[in-house]
Amino acid sequence: MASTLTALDAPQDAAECLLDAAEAQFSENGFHGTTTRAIAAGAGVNAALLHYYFGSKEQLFETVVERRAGEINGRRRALLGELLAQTSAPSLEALLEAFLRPTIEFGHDTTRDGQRYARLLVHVAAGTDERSRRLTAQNYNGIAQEFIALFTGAVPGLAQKDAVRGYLFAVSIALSLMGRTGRATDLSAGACRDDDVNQAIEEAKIFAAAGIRALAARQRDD
Amino acid sequence: MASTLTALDAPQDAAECLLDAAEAQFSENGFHGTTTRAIAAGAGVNAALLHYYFGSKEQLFETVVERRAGEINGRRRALLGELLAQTSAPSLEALLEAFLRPTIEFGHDTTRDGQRYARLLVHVAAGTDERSRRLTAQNYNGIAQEFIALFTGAVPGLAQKDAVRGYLFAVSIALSLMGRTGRATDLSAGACRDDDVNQAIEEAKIFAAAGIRALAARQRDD
DNA sequence: GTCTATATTTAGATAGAC
DNA sequence: GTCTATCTAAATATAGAC
Repeated sequence: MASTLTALDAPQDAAECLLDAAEAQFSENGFHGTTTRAIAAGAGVNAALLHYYFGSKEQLFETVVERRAGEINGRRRALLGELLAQTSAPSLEALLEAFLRPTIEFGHDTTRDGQRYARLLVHVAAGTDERSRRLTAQNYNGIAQEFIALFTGAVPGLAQKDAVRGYLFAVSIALSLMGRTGRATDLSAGACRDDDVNQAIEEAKIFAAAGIRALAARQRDD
Repeated sequence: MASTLTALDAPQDAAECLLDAAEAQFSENGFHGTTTRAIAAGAGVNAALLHYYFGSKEQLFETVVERRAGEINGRRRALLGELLAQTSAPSLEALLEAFLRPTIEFGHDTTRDGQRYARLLVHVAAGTDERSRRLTAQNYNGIAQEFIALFTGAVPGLAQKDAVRGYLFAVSIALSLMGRTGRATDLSAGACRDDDVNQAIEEAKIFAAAGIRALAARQRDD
């Protein structure tokens, strides 16, 4: 259960084991569906250590979310930096690539258990409860504003409100791919694979870029 | 708390009160975050009656989901019937209208508490746990196949797998609007309102139609 | 059909030894 | 830092009177 996402392959201490086990449990059953005892058992440590290190189940949950959000947004900003080093006026497709790839790729990362956090992120980003909304705002509103501003620069005539709408639609598309529930495969009798990450990213980019451009085109007509 | 969505304004019996209260509670906190006592209290009935009428919390949850799914899909099929009575070859936009309006409108229906079920549907349709996937398949795979087939008929060159992908992307967009978390308003400093249902439906239609057509266009290039 | 009372289990959290 | 033991509260569910 070593997590090579945050650390080297050094032996994990109890706190790190708890974080990884918590991520696995929370991603399957959500906050309320997960028990602190199950987390401790999954981590192979004593149940009392959870409170020793994190104080409460609530704080553990928030720590799990923040750990991976920092990583995903770090990758996004790294890709964005490379892009802006090449051109000062990146295309919408290139921006969507930098935005979508880290999350969708994360969800398809089997060797490093990225799938676990991907599903947790679906819980948080799609959730409508107070905690989900707060954590989404805290961890993702900053990166959202950065990309929304770049969208408006990349698409002539794209109004601020349409950039926001398009951004949120793009997020929801990414979330639907990250969950990997197998529904696409079911509905297409196997033709639409859930496990081809490059195919998924490509289709999300094509769909979202066309959608955002269409919102801008309508705006110009008003 | 009368529900005029399923019945007339007749006085509700205990079972119906429980269904309505359960819908409200489940939509806020999900399955595990909701207690049977809170449901009974919200319904104003004795806690033992929940088990008398529904057997278990699990069966109550499934009944709540099925009740509204039948209603939403009924509206979709009614709109679809009107559409197909007018033309044998409806446009993609007209199909998306028939598909999206019932759900998104439901989420914006304040007077009839549709918002409650809208959020519950977000839980179920966006959830990755076993129960969510099973209930989604049971209640929505039928209507999904109907619309996917119509999409392929409406867009020349749209492959089956791209129709499935486009359908699921459209669903995820609708879900993001149904939740009404206020994030669009936050990110746009008020410019992008969360409460204008016709605006939301229009933007979802424009975005999804352009996205699906773009998938078809790429398919032809392969 | 509706109630009270309660059985049974399990939850999150803590005290205190080591 | 880690353990055992346990507190306190709350959960789902049921038995049985009315």
